[in-house]
Amino acid sequence: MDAAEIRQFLEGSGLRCTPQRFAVMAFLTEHNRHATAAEIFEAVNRVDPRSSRATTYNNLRDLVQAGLVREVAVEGRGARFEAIGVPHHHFVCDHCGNVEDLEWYDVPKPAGGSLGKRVVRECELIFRGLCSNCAQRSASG
Amino acid sequence: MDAAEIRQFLEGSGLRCTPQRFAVMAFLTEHNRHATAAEIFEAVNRVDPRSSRATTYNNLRDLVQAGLVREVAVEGRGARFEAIGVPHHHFVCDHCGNVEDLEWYDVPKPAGGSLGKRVVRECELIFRGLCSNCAQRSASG
DNA sequence: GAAGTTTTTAGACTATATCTAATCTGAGAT
DNA sequence: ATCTCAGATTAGATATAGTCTAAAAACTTC
Ligand SMILES: [Mn+2]
Ligand SMILES: [Mn+2]
Ligand SMILES: [Zn+2]
Ligand SMILES: [Zn+2]
Repeated sequence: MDAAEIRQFLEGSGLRCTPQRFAVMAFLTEHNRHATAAEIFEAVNRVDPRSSRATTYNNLRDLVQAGLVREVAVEGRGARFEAIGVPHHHFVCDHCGNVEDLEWYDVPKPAGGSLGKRVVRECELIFRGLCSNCAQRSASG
Repeated sequence: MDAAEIRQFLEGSGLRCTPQRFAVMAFLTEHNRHATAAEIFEAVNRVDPRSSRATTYNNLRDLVQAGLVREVAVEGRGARFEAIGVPHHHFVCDHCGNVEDLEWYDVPKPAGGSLGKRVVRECELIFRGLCSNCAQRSASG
């Protein structure tokens, strides 16, 4: 995604394309690695213009509300964010904590009736275990 | 699960059955509601013996390591815990944040090859949307 | 370019979790 | 029964994550 597209995305969602907001969105589209707010704050502050911590949090909140960014549900201390792109599932490594993308495939919904009156908007599938690196290391260790 | 069973579970996992640790485990087995550490701390301190905050966190960590308790992956501030019982999936309400259990059913694994060298230990399926209460309220509102 | 709105900012504040070092407890050894 | 000592608990300090405030800056509209 290039700069013009990011600008269009933001303005199409009713958000001004400020340099700070653009920087957050650009970082998330360039680096698909489920970054924490702290990592994003640090990354956007390595380039001008700088962004305060509050603004980084504010912009992440705005981008999530606008549906351009998703907060990934993982246990642990800091929330993690990713730009919404193609649908996919997640793999979380027990050992190193890395969150990796898995190719999307359809997941069966719960059997009729067991949902009751609930209204489903989306589903998220998370696998846990050892990532490639950690699996190899523990096999050879 | 009664007191004797909890004691057996703890000792079978190499954990002493201290009053504080027992109280955490008993609360989680009695109340299946994905409690935060703060809620657990408060609950075990409504009955004797009392437990410090550090001990509540220590015991939750020990119980998770021993495989008797699971930290549920949800976005938001505080980690949530549940006693490991029968397998199930989760439903998280967009509006009120409640985490509810859904009946278990098998989820297809990723297609061969797309996992690479990763080793899968478990999978978790999370649905999001409106819970029964919030769905009714928003329909009639 | 004046007026009004949104955004940014530094730093205070709140919430959540971990660490530290002293003390206590209890199960096995004697 | 008493000793012993690893394991457990404690209060409080510290660390980390996130939110709030009030003032200034940036932008939009007139
Ligand atoms: Mn992802
Ligand atoms: Mn559950
Ligand atoms: Zn790993
Ligand atoms: Zn609800």
